[in-house]
Amino acid sequence: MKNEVSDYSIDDLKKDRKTDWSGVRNYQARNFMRDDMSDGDLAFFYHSNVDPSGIAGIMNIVGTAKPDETQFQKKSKYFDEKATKQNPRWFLREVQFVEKLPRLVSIQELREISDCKDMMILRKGNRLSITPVSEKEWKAALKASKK
DNA sequence: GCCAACGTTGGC
DNA sequence: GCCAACGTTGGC
Repeated sequence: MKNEVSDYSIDDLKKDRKTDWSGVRNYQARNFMRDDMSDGDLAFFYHSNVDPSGIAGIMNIVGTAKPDETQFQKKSKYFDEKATKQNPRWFLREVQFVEKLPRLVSIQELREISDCKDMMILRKGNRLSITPVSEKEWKAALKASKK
């Protein structure tokens, strides 16, 4: 799960312990988040738009997918006039802080790990903020953070 | 700050 | 329903 550091970082989550992962406004990313996650799943917190960008920490998915309330808030930059309470368009997950990695695993490093080379986040032109990670990829990336 | 990639919008 | 124009993302 990717976020701009200047907006919200792993350190913010460490402080807050829990947060709603709101503001996802891409259908594919929404589907991954709404349909392919389960209560208790682990997720990487990826820092984007920073030097270096990469995996900064681990979090825990809490509960089920819920409507993202910002879609109903006229003043929010995430407001969506076509979304209704009866038929919400955008969803979020609550996430809980698990740990900050001992060391950030940068995108350059990820590209060099053979077990991670197929990660969706590494694909050229990828802009999805939520992407799946396989068990193999998870283990290899985590191992790299402990080197 | 540049720009490739790609999602979205809207005229037709 | 096509597709040009436009906007956004995010690595570099």
